[in-house]
Amino acid sequence: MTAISDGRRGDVYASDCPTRVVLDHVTSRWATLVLGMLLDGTMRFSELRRAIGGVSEKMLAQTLQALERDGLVLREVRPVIPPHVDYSLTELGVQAGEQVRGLCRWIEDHLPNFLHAQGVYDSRS
Amino acid sequence: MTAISDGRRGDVYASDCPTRVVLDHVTSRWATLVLGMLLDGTMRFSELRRAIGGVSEKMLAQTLQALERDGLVLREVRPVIPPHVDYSLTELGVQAGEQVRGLCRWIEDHLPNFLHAQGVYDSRS
DNA sequence: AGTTGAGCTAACTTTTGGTAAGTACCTACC
DNA sequence: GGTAGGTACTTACCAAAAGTTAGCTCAACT
Repeated sequence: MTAISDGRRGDVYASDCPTRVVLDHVTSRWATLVLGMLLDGTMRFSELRRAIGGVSEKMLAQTLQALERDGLVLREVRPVIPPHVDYSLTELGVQAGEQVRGLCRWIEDHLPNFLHAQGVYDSRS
Repeated sequence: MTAISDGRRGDVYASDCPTRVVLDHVTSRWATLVLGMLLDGTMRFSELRRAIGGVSEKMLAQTLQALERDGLVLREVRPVIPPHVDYSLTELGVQAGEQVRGLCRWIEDHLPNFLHAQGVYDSRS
């Protein structure tokens, strides 16, 4: 089949398939961390900002917008002053979050392996 | 604990933890596709290039080098003419590949959901 | 009155990614 | 025998994306 989005299944190996866009969003640097973090419950914008080391406000806002558009994150504004915005995962987002958190945990668990491999590689070149 | 790489576990939520580098490599646009593809067996450079729609030679080479350095991909050169280079997954690479392929498959299976969510979002803005 | 905090957005800079070409060697074709 | 094509890259260049900085509004706190 071709990579047409006719309501059937996608193919990430086809360059023109819309799954590529979603894959890029979900696997983007900050999205993996956001999805993993929101798995533990609803959070506010600045809570997320503090929890995820190194994100700028711009990138966090951008990431959250992309995830919201893809239907993974729910954004709820409380029209109070000062502004209060809650972010949580949708049903779809929970599924995505579990996958990426699994990956993150696996990487964390195998850090020594990576460090060792990098050392060996670098000493050869 | 801090994000020091003293041989223990990492923390992807700390900006200075070396797991961040590995996470970035594994979740980079082309690495997810390379890892998923090599799960089916050893492949040559240009086989990969043809199998993964849209990769440039530069990016494929760069991606493979990063994955090799992290100990996920094994590169074997056969000193013949014309050049012949085989790429395969290490034991570590197989584990990573299974995780990212799971993610890819999940995205492919839920494409209609994403397309629908995007449509709803765009019609509101 | 000045600072802080919330949640952004716009302007600007740096980094990354993509395109195109070059390299070295051999094979097959016309 | 000159040309085209295949293999596995590397290098130079440019556009697109990511990242940094500053600014914004409104209110509370000092």
